[in-house]
Amino acid sequence: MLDLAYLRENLEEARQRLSHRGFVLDVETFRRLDSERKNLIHEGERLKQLRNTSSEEIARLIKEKVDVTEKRNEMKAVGQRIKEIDETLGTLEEEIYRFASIIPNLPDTDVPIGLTEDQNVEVRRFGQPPAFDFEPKAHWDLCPALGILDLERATKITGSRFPLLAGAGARLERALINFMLDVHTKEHGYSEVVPPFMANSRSLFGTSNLPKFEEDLFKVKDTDYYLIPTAEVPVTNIYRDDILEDDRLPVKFTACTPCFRSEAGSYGKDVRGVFRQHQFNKVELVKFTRPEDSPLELESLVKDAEEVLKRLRLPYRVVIHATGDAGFAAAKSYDIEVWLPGQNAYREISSCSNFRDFQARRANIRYRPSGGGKVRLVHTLNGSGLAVGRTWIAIVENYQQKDGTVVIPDVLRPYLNGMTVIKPQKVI
RNA sequence: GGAGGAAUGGCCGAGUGGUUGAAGGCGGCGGUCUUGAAAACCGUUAUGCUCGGAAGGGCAUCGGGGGUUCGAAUCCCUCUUCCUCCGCCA
Repeated sequence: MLDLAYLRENLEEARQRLSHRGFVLDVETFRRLDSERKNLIHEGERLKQLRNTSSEEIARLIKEKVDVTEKRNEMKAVGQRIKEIDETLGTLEEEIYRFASIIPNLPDTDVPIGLTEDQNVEVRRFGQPPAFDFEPKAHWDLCPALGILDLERATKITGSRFPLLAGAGARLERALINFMLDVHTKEHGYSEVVPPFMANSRSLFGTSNLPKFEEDLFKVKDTDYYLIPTAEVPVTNIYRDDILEDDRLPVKFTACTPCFRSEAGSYGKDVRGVFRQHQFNKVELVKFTRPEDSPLELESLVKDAEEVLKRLRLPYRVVIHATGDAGFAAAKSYDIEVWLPGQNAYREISSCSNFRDFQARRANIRYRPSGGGKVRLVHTLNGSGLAVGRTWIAIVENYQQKDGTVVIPDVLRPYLNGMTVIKPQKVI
């Protein structure tokens, strides 16, 4: 959420910057709500001051044994009026909060301006797409023959877009998780957590998945619980309503969790294989930083995620989101796109964002600057490091052989008991 | 699931209707002392909103919400969380 004080004083600038991402800020409504609010506050505070001074006076008069009946009745009416004003004000502030909570974050000034993903800008590339002396297959053709993926049975168990990995496929998934977590915890300084896989609406509001994106979530019936769409939600909310000590910053967490997304509105997109699923595993990186540190922390976060792909020797590129393609809460974000031979394209495998104080304000996450300054909002950042299911696809497709087997990348072999190649197998 | 108890500032902890935004302690910050440090001593130290150019005012906040009252940290109702005991399950 944006700072309402900033909005009040820089309404035109905010309107302008938000227009770069295709958001039309209703300046008139905001001005009207804001001035109504001010009027009510002034009137209410005037009456409360009257009530406070009169109460003191009544206490004094009682001591002096003076009759206060009239004064009391007078104040009773004032009290009634205060109650009415407070109720109206409460309703109005809710309205303002609702209004503000669906305004997206301001894009950073160094983000390329553009409304569509065509205007995203590639910033760097690693590796070359592998040259095959045969026609490489997509994973949905390759994997059933290997017996490591069974989508028909997954659909039977649940429905479409759920994964069922088997044998070496299942072990590859687990190896990837352990490999990624080891890199981030042992080498990149992240602490590992295992958070709840369901979160309440307050938490989802904090990361701004609610109220605007409820249709993307699975909700547990008759509860206030949602299946998490990413570990970002529970991990960011670890510090909701907390005040962190300065010397603890930056705090860096990593967590592997299943992610559940309803993918409403994506029908007809990526329908084959396991690229877009209702459930997938993801290793997430989350940082809480001082405001002045967040731009550089975003750069290092992206590098931390890239390192996983480098070690797996998977070709990728890094793309910066244009203003209009960045997520609702992001001020700036990079995607990492891995090369998928089966699609002959670079596809998203990680998204890394700086939210600045946008989530921190919603979730009320603050820190106390050393040297005794005022409590300030932290900046939050996060990124995938990486989406495990998509990494799984990338390995299978990039490391496939002419005979349909898949070579295991060197760095993963210790995690697979020395396995070097995935051969056809039947475990289901 | 049943029965009790508790929730106060960054932390600990007083406080049962009228200068209590809140004693005291710890911690933090500034200072005195010291070659330096520690100790000791002195001072200072919440957040949000609002008025103001500023100085400085005002309002709200003692887990959340509601109620009683001229007036609530304090009384009542309710919700949440935590603790103890019993039961159940792993």
